[in-house]
Amino acid sequence: MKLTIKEVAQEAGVSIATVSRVLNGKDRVKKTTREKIEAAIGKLNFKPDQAARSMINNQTKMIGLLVPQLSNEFWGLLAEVIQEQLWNKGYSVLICATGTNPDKESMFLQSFIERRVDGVIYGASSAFANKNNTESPLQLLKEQGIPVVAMDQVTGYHCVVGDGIAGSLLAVEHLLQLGHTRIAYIGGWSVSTVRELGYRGALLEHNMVADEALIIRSTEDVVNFSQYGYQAMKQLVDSGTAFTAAFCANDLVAIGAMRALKESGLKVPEQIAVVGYDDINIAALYDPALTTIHQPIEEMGTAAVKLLLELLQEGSELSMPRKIMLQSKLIIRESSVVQPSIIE
Amino acid sequence: MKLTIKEVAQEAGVSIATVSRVLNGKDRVKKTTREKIEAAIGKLNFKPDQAARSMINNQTKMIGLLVPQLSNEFWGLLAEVIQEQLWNKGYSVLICATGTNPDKESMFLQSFIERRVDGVIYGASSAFANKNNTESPLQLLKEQGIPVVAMDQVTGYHCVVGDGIAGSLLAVEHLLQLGHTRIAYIGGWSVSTVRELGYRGALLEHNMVADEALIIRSTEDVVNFSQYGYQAMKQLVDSGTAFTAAFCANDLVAIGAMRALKESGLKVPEQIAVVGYDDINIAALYDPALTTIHQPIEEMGTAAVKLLLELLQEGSELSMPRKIMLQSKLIIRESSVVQPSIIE
DNA sequence: ATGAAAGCGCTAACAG
DNA sequence: CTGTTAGCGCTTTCAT
Repeated sequence: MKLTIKEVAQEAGVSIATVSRVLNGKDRVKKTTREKIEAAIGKLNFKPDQAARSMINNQTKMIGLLVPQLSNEFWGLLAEVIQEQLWNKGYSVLICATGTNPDKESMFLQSFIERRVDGVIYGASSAFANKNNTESPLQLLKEQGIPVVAMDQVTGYHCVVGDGIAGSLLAVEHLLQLGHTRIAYIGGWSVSTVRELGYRGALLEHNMVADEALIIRSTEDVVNFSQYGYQAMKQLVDSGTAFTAAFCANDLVAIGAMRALKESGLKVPEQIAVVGYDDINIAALYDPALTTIHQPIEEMGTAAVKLLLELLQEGSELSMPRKIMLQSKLIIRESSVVQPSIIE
Repeated sequence: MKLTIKEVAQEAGVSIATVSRVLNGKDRVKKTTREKIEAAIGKLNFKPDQAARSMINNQTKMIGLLVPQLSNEFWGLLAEVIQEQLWNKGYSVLICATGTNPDKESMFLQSFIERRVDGVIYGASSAFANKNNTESPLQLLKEQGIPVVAMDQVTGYHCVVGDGIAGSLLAVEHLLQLGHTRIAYIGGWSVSTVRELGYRGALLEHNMVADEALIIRSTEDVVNFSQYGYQAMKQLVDSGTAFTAAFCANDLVAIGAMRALKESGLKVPEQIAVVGYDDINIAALYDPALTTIHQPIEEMGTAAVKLLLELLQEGSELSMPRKIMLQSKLIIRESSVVQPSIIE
């Protein structure tokens, strides 16, 4: 037997409109009536159907969240933060993991439209979004007037990003200070381009030019970062090119790279200094603990939610795409600096 | 301007009923009419409103997924698998992370009810669910006739679980085979009880009785596992109790513990062998690579989805709670076995 | 094969 | 203050 506002009305001996009123608390209702109704609601354990509501309000109070993966700590944490924040504002979150598959991404976005989500937070691979901008599925959302906040630079859309250039600058500057001159870079997929630029920039500032032999990049989207880091480092070591430090586009890549270094008998940081990016949990836990650039993931999630909520407020007036850039900071740990041995 | 079936009907010069027919593809429609309508749909880029549909079909094609965290690789991967599988069956997934907070858990479940989800996969801390069974928010779902599949043993509910006893048995048996007799256990929150039982069982089978001084357990729910493992191991080492091996309730705990061991100048595996549980990605990447019990996370997700889908098929006939138990296997890596040195 | 019309559960005027 | 009623966008009889 399905429970509707009707049964509640009957139970309380009033009309459905009055029940609706106490449900929404907007109109005033006589105290005794209200109590009667509240009692009935409690007794029957009634919960109003959101779907019916949204047909009228023209808002579903649902937000779509697209991420490449959930099994990746970075995205997992970001999703967690975003979900929590949105929840606090009365929104439910539809979460989809694309695995950086453009087709899936497209389908998920379609379903967001069918579900009439009020807004979308787009954390997917911007590679796709940027490449064929006109055909980008994000375009669809725009047409429907659904606000979008991207978690990476996407031309023409609001976004929240970490300052990748500045962050990478910090990382490479740190290695430079340490006296390294032969610094490798491992990265290469779309999202990391900006980090590579930071790397190159830091070298330039020191009047050095990047040795292309020290730069390993993947043209394809990478899913298994640690594996990629492992292979890239193997390749680098095998190539025989001399280097004393490596800056990796993210922590997982760095960990894979360190694994490869170990197998090659190279000691971190004594022989090769390694710096990662993101500062995921495992970075501090790894042995050696990883020097990395801390991305303020919580703040990024918070900022994205805040921005989206503002967009929702403003209605569909299409404002100039806003870009919120958050600063990152260098966290120096064991993988880059030779410590005076504590034990021994 | 909102796009509805009405606009499509107008564009195609037919009634809304006919449009609905081609949308659902159930009733037959004359070929030429269908094509006309499909053209109109394509031209206007129309997507039917799911909310309106669900009011009639009495199913939302949405599933609620509750997990303690998303930033934890285990749950992140599980959520990823579940989301993907459900998606393939035409379901959208509402994901919520509870942070093992019972109040939040309760609220999320409430909202699942309001959203009229067709089913729920419950991956939260069963501590709460089991404790006050009568007041368990899961009870609410049951009343509403919403099928639930739990990702851990919850009395009275269908569930999919890894065989924690057998898995732990494997782990401790492995250490025993290696000749260890003083084996510590670090775990203790609700979900890990079963693992502790496996630990005790393995000892019993060898006519050994667990030394309670070697068992570290947290009575509270643990959120930051690696930190917990770190502190627990510190405590154990500081206590001065002799031991040569440690079995940890999960990989993150094991990693925290190894970190503590290192700081105490104890070498893994030479002085202390360590075994974890779950086989999350980082286990193979860590240095030393962690010996652990592999949980078939993908299979668990798949099984949960399959079970839920069956429940959905069967309708609300309340069947005997089914329990699907998946086997785990031992993965031997560097943290338990002293390797003949490769390098040097 | 197609159209008209009756709802699904709820909210929001509009009356009283 | 509260009841009546007209939809929201869609599916589904029931006619035609």
